[in-house]
Amino acid sequence: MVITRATEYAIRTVVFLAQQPKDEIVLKKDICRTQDVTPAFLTKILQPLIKAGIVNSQRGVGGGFLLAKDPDEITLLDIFQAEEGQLKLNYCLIDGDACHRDSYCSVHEVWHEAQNKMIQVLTKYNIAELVRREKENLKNRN
Amino acid sequence: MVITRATEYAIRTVVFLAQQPKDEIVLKKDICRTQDVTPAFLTKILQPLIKAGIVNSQRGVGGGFLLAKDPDEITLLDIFQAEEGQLKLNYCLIDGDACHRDSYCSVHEVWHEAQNKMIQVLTKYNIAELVRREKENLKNRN
DNA sequence: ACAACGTGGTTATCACACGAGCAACGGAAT
DNA sequence: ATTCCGTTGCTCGTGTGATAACCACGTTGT
Repeated sequence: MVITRATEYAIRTVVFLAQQPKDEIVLKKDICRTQDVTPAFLTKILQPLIKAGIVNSQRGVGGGFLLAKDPDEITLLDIFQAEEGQLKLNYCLIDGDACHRDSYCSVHEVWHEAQNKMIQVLTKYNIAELVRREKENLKNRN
Repeated sequence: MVITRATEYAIRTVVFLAQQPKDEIVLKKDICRTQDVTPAFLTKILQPLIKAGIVNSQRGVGGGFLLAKDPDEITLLDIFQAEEGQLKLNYCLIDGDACHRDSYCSVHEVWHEAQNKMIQVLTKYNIAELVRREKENLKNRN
């Protein structure tokens, strides 16, 4: 019952990319240096983000990574699902593969509610908002 | 990001115990038969519930298990925490062991909010309520 | 053209921890 | 002695976190 490191790093990465000037291409090693991830692991983490259309990549000299969408169109849920797939709190919540206790089990409904609440929170915040808040937080520290 | 089978079975077990006449002692094998769990695994699952003061056990002839509290004093969160320990969505949410990005990281706040929402849902429902609902659901099926 | 170089992409592999489950033995109550 | 539960240790499979080798592509200099 805990998110993976991959998801954590993926979020950091996207936030970092959003903090760069728009359309600026960022080197992998720059992401690694600033976000405390190893290049090999980051490579693995970035692929799902690219496949999900959140990040674009560019090969060759001068290549690197950049956001594929506006930061205010990327939610935390998008990143989470890119890395971990559909969010589900219990196996009985997978669509189609309903357990046979489904029709009467009252706990099922509770998992559903808890899961929806989580999804709601993760959808509420987009990356633009998070960047704005982080800036605010850093200002208030000094 | 999914609850363990142990937690699932533990909840089933407590709900089942709550459905029995008050203070009735239930045999392990009867729990197994009705809840689709093997005795060996159930043994493992019951221990945390006993240590958490949710279930009582009685050895010897005529022994078995029964609830240690009123069903309306047992929440889903109690059972969850008995089996899985403190609920946490990310490592950075463990008290005391704060990550160094804590003071400015805006994602941290989001995890906190999501986690609180989940805890809120799991606290809202006690076992008595779930038993009542299940009865209702079964009635409506026919 | 084309070769060299600098990037990311793909795939295989590894150690380790954890989840899920099993079984044997020990201990208490009757 | 019997019938229960309690404790412990084990297996086995899967997923996480991480590394590395090699491949494919773009750019740039000649």
